[in-house]
Amino acid sequence: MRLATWNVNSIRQRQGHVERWLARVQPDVLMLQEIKCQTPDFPAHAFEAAGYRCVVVGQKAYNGVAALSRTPAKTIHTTLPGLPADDAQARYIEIDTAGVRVVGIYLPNGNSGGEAGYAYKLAWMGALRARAEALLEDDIPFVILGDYNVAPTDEDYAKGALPATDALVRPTTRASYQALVWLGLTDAIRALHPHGAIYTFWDYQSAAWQRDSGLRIDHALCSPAMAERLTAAMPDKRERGEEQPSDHVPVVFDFA
DNA sequence: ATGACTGAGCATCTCAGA
Repeated sequence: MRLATWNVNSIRQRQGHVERWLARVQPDVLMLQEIKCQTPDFPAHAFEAAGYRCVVVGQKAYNGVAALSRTPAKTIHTTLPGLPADDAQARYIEIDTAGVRVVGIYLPNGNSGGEAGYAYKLAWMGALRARAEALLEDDIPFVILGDYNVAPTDEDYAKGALPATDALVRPTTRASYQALVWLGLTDAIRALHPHGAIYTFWDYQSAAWQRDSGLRIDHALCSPAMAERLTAAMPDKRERGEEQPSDHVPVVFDFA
């Protein structure tokens, strides 16, 4: 089983990239983030023609997530349980396919909107942890993958790529991420590649790609049963060198 | 010393991204 995640930074700008990538890499499930369109504007027909079912959680201009699946999928949630009922940000999708719960997330960045914006990030992380706890209690095999907007350790971003005060690396952010991992989840990349610079994002500015000034912020956290099945995990850096790329690359995870 | 990115949207600037 091959799962993947990709923050595409507008699906309308990246539809062709995604179509070509699906044909080349053939994932069973691809979780998309930052589709930046309303649900009816998502080019579902193009992906369906390639053999993928689409579950889309869109909103105007910002955010937006989608799940593309080759196997039949049941939609479990389109909002993160535990958030206020009036929360309107499209950042969460949970499907069940081939006996696995696959959760796609676009975790808030936390750098905009002042302290309230950062508080929203922390509240979101708290709700995600509660959701993971519930899935563990029900003994459901799952993988939570997506754009976490967290660089977990200093090894996970290039020197100078971010200030130490950035919401992606603040100690409180990292503590919350660790609290999630310490429920008993496995960071797929670090399980198979414990050390070294492995990035999933390079800023458009300051020639970050050319200088390899990147961040590792797109992750897959696996439940114990899925961690046992994990055989491969790697970002697909090739996509960052394409014409008009997203600032994130796809990250691919294989399970026996 | 200078200039230095991308996308969406009631748009020629602002907000957000990270």
